[in-house]
Amino acid sequence: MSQTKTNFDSRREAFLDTADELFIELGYENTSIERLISRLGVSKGAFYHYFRSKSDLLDAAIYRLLSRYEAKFVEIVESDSPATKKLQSFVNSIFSANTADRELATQIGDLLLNEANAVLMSRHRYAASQLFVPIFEKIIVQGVKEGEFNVESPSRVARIIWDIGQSWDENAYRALFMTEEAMPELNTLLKLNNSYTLAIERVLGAKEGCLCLDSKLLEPWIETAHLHRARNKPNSYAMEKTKALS
Amino acid sequence: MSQTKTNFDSRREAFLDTADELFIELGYENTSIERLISRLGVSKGAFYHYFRSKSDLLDAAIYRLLSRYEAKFVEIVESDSPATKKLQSFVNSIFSANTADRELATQIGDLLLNEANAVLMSRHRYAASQLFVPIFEKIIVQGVKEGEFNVESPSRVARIIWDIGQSWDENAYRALFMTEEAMPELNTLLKLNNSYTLAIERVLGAKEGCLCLDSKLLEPWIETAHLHRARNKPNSYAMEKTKALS
DNA sequence: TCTTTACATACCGACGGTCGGTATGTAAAG
DNA sequence: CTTTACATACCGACCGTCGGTATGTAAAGA
Repeated sequence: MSQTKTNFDSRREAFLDTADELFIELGYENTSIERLISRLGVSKGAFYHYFRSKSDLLDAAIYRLLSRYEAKFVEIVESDSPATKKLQSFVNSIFSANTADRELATQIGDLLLNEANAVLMSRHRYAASQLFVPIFEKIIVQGVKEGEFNVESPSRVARIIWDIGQSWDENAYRALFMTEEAMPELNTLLKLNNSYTLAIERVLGAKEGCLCLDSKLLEPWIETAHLHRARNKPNSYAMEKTKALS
Repeated sequence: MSQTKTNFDSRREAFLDTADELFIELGYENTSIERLISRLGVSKGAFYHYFRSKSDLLDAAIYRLLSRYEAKFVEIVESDSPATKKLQSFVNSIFSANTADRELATQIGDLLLNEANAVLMSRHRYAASQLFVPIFEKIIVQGVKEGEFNVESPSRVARIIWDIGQSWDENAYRALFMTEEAMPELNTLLKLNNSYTLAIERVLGAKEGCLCLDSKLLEPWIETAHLHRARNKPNSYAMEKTKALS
């Protein structure tokens, strides 16, 4: 029983691994079931044995992706630090990534900004907020108790801060990797981050500068961005979009 | 020449009118060209005479939608009022809608939150921000000159404020119209709006309360929401999503 | 001035190919 | 003898293409 269950799960993982590859390469919409199974060398029946639909595959992929991050964030929240420190850790943990993680992050970024992943993105946004906003709320409640934050509704502010964070992500990614933007410079990125940290501090009613970022963490991202730009063709979706409303 | 051009445009408008209907009824992805042309009583050739692709139709529909709003917002920005007043007008103009406009807004809301419109939504978000962020920036620059706002980078803050506004929209819509949420009460909506106006004031470095909202404008929305909920079936997309990560 | 030629516009409907999904197997494992 | 783990064949919906036609309309020639 548990043996078969394990086998079942590991076969599913194999599908998910290949799906991740293809979603990054082609985008969710452009990834056909046929292509997926042909890369795996299995039949359509096999796929529909493990997944009820293409949409089910997407949900599983998103769930797996989010699970990987959840543990890390819960760990920060349940640690024994002041709220401001937790917030700092949270933000820094996003920027402090080794080379491999940065590669992965650029891929996920590509994935989220590719129009062929609009459905993926929408589900991911929703699921991520469901998962992380309550975690954020805990930090805020703690910060208010400690007298560092000043908000009247932690839950609503958590939502707002989270959405500011989404905006931050998106704009940092655009500045770094979108080929229409000018080649990214450290200074640009620093200013962008300062704007966002300041905004978040203000919304939290926290002391200015309390959410300080280690600026040394940004330098490797510039490198990664230059590599990424050299390697990739212009993002055809973005090109198309800028033309769309001409 | 100009005659034929006019005819061409008016024929296109007819396609767009029907497309709007169908996008609201079924969603973009579920609207097939066949269905569109059968409702219009024309052939496929006719459609592809006026539009290069289904995607082209979507762009045209979005462009038309945004154009309708642009004029109104430009008018506010170019009026002769202090920046805080302009911001108030901007926000109030969204909430002060007559019955028909509220109907339209709920439809657009349905449209934006329906997964079958994920691509539509992603393009709409992008195009809207391209259009409106620069307008917002002007207000902020003015507010800084008038000593009412305190920001170091109007352009970046404009982007942040705009994204907070997107978050506001989405959450207000959810509170009002998503059937999983509790039946909307005036007080809930008031609190939500206060949280967002406060957040925006803080990010702008403006005086607390300067972005005051006319709370009387909210009451009709509650009514519209109750009507909408009575009329519509549960939003199947949202239901699906909540199950997705069970 | 009248007609013919040449080309543009507006539209028709059949068809190809792709894709998500289903129905029906079947061989091995338990 | 049933359940699991696949394989194969097929369906229907869909987008976009293509060869065609009907209706102009503007310029060239008689």
